[in-house]
Amino acid sequence: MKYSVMVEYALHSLVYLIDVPSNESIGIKDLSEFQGLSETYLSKVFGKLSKAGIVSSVSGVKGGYKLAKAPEEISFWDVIKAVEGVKPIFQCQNILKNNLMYVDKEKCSSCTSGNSTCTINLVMLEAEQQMYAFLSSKTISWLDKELEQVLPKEIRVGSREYFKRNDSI
Amino acid sequence: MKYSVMVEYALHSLVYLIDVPSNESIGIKDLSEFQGLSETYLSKVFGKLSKAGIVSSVSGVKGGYKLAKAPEEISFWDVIKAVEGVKPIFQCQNILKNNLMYVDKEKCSSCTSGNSTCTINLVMLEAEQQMYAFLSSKTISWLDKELEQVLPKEIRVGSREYFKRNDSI
DNA sequence: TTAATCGTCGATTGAGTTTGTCTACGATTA
DNA sequence: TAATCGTAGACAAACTCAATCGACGATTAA
Repeated sequence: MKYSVMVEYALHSLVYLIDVPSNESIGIKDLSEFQGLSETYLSKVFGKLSKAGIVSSVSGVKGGYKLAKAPEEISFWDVIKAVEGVKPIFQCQNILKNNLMYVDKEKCSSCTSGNSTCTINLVMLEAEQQMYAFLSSKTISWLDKELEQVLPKEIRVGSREYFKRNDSI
Repeated sequence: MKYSVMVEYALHSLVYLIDVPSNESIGIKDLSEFQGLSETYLSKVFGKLSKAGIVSSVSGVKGGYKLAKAPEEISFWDVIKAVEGVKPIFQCQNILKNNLMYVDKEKCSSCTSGNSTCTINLVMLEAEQQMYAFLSSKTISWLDKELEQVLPKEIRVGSREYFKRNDSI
């Protein structure tokens, strides 16, 4: 029961994309180098973010990624969904398939009564949604503002400086 | 991001332990046979439940398990905690350890500002707790009452009958 | 007292997933 | 035309999960 590191990579990387103007982008190489991550692996993460419409890519030399939506429209949950997929947290495997008493029903007794699904399963799903609701309420732009307050100014300025491309050379 | 089947096995099995009088118990063999589960694996699950003080064991012939607490005092979350351990859902691996700008700090810039921990991490932890809060509010006795309403009577009666040991022979 | 039953523990194995690398490819720019 | 960049897929190593096996100690029935 753990989120993959992809989620971490994605969330951290997106922070650096927030201020990027729509006519610019940041390359995977810079992003991975700055954070000390595997370049090829991070590129896979961004492939998923791109497919999900969270970032858009610019190919070719000086290409890279930028946000495809306003930061207010990207929630933590969106990112997780994009990167991890949408498999439910708990899935009753119908363990009682072989239940001695109810073989013929091919379903576990506590998992199906009429049309309703497993009570245990329902509880888990509801719990899951409590988490999702919260994660959907936190957006990237919220994160940006939060970091602005919490982090020393020079750190944020510094990272912005790092990703600024010297188009003039 | 998924709970292990152990959680499912545990939750389902505990249902059958609810009505067991304190001077009786149900053996792993019966429990696994009835549900069509691996006996040895289920015994591991109960080992964990036992260590966590959720069930207590009776060893020797005609031994088995019974609830160690009142069903009102056993929540879904207690069971999950017992079976899965208490590892956090998301753990910032300090990916920016090698961060170009802040190598000397040995911590990721967005992960530590003063004494506070990573903002991203905090969000994930809070999300996690939303789920836990819900799961802590659902107890085994609640599940019992719920199943009483939702399941056909003969199913519950039948399973109780199955686990009733004929001490008289 | 002996044999069968039952919980406990640890080692091991196999499957599946996660993390990560490598390579080839197409688009873009200088 | 060559270097840079995203894209895609094959592949490999590491790790986790599910499950099995065997040895052990406790208990009960014969």
